[in-house]
Amino acid sequence: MAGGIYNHTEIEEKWQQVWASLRLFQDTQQLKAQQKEFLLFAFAYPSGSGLHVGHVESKTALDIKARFSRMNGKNVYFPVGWDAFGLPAENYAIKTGIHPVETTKAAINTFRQQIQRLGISYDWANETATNHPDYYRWTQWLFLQLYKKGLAYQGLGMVNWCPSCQTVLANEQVVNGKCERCDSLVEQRDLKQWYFKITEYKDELLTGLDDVDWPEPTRQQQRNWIGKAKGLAIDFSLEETGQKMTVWTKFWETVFGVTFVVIAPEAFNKMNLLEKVSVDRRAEVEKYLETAKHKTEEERRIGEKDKTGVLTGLTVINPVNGSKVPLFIADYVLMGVGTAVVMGVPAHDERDFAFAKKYNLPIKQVVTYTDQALDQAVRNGDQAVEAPGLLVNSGVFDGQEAWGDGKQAMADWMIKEGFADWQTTYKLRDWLISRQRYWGAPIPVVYDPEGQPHPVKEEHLPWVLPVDVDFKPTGESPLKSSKEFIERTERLYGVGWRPEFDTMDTFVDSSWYFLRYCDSRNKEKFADEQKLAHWLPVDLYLIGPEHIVLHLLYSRFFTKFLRDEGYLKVDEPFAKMRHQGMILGPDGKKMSKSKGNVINPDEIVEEFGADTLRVYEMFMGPLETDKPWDPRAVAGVYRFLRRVHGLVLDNKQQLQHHLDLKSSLPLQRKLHQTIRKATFNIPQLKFNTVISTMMELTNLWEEEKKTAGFLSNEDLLSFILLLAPFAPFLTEELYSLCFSGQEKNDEYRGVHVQSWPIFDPVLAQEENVNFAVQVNGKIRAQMQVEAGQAGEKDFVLKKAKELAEVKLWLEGKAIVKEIFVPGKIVSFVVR
RNA sequence: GCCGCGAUGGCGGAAUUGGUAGACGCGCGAGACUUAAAAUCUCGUUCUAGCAAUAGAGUGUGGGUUCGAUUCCCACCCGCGGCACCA
Repeated sequence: MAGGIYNHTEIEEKWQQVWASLRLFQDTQQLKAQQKEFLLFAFAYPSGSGLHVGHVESKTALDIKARFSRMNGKNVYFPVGWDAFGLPAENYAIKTGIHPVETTKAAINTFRQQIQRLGISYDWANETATNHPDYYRWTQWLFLQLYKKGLAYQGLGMVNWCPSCQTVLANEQVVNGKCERCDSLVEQRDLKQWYFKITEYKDELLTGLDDVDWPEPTRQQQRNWIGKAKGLAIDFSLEETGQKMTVWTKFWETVFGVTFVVIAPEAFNKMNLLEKVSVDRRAEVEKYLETAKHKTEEERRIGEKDKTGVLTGLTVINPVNGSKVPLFIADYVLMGVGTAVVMGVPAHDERDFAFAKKYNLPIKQVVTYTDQALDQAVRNGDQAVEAPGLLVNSGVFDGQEAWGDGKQAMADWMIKEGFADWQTTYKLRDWLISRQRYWGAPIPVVYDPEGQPHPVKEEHLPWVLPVDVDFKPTGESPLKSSKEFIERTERLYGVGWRPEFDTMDTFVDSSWYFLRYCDSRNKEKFADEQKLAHWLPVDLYLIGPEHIVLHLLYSRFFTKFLRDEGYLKVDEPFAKMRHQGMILGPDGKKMSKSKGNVINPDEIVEEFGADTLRVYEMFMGPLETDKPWDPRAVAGVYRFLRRVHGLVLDNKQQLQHHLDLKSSLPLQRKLHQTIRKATFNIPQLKFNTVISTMMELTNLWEEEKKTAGFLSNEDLLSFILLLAPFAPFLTEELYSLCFSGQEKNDEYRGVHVQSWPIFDPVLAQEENVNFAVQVNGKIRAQMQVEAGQAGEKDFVLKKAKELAEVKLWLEGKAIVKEIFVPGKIVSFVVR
């Protein structure tokens, strides 16, 4: 072959070194006049097992975007960093005794090498890691700012406790009553913990979703998580004391059907109602309250079908009709939803029905249904029905539509009468950030000898994580074992003072990193205001769907808070977001060591090179879908790159022999079509179709070559530039061989700082346009029309009718309708 | 149960968003080169019938709108993800 063989290893190792010594695309944080583009990849946890093929997909996708944007003259910032605190390193330390500082460092080094080997054009000069004191001093600073504004507070309450991880978990980290990380059953414990008051921003966290370019399902999921629901708070009253007993409901039109009222155990305690319970019932009520308190999440879940509760003996008065109904305590009523008091309407609510059956309570129908059998079932108390119907047994509202007009009328009436008002409830809870773990940022709080908390002074930041710590889990925070930590606290704050021994949830670290990226080496501030104003918001955030709820919500909360503090000018941190799918094993299942279907990117790089790995992963399918790995298709991509290598070098040789070589017309046309496709599809992250078009081009090139058809010097350059973002090593090699822009001691002039080629719409146009001719909706013929005449309706229709195949179908029929779509189709409707 | 997503050849996927379904790649079949194999190259490859031209069917299922539907509407089936005693 003309240009020798494609030695990917040699080429890639060579250029990796050249780029590194040139410091290509490093130190790119400076403000420039050009349009900025801030590209962000989800903060990665540097796990001990190294880079995964899934990482390669999203990093490559953003890298292509970064390179494309640079070639189009944008000032691109593409930083990298590590979400380096966290449980795996600590658990490993417990097992092996090796300090997390060591393992984390080693893991980061591995990741860095692997990523550099892939040719990802990250700005390593601004690399950050959350476990560095330079980083976490600002995590702690953020805590202090929240504390000052009362948005970081200490609360006593029931918390989720994982007995295996020996730590508290956020509600979000409990999955099906089990620990997200280790699958142990989660228990409830009463502990004093630090919270961030994210609920302060609940409404804005909701409305802000309207202003961002995110996938709609993601926004919907955030909305669901915040869980805003409008309902009516109706003031029932306690007969014994006259106290208000406000219930909350979305189905207030059934209020005439109330036969009992249920209160959550916690709400019952809060109202101090135990003393009002008669002596003979008190023991039983107390016992119920006590067991409810210690139920685990799992027990509550199992209890779903079997609703437990206890009769208080107290009586509640329904304001709409003065009827007196019993008050129950039951843990199926959740604290924090509405008023934590529920009206029991067993005829029209499944849960109330189950409860009424169990405790033998009356069932009162207040909605009738046209379906006779259904209506009978409700009347007999055999079934609860939650469906639209007509109101009955509801005083003046009888005959009005439940779920319709009657609903509105009833609300208006109750509000006017003064015993009800609108009340909105949210699912979103404050964010519990205390963790009884070692490998995290210490919470910057100290306690005076009386046990009162005080913030650590800002001049004492970073409030350094002590090193003399025993990791062994004891159920208490590992930091308690550090002598240095306590001595430091006493030295700085006085004898008898103690530090907070808990560390922060690692979500705190990883939910503001994009802000630090804007000015990652700043010693005075978390970031300079000017730089923040310049780089924010993030222009494109590529993130896995697993981070949709928590990380995004927290990041948005911090952004809004810091904006209110005057540090930021943006309301939303991530202007545009897209998700990458998962790369599955060749068996179509999620990759896992136990299934033995894990593909190691290092092996692919070794065998086929980083360019092949990159192009293959981009070629697999749409970025956002899950895609199985196909080992054989990798080889197909390798063949493509090898063919490119051969074609370009062959073409170069032709150019040397024929200095004024012009491109063959079909090849030139295809080239311009390819530029057009790439120019439009790369910004949309539709890489798979761009690659297939480039493959079509090389197929044609191969074909043209047989008849001495080649690309001109200029067109050959365009082709190499097109491929450059996808296969940076190979294209750099080809560029240097064909266009040798490399001169020693000179500025870098390689392929990656060239301008993106511009397509010529005239050159991209086909000579002839193909029309399909339909008769009664079926294609009966194909027809070529010169491009210039493809828009002329009469001409094209006439020509179509003259076709022999068409005549056959039109013969003896009357044409009822003629449809003409320029450049596409001609359609006759005949009878 | 609720919310969301998806379904196209043997496989991964294309289809300018109502205009020629199956681009590109993989696999498979046949052939060339070779002592042979690998590699490479050429041709073919949705299904059915036919030597063929061609005809018919076809984008999860059943209906609908339209000259024309993978695309829009209605009802369902299956798979995946999230939430779930939320009143």
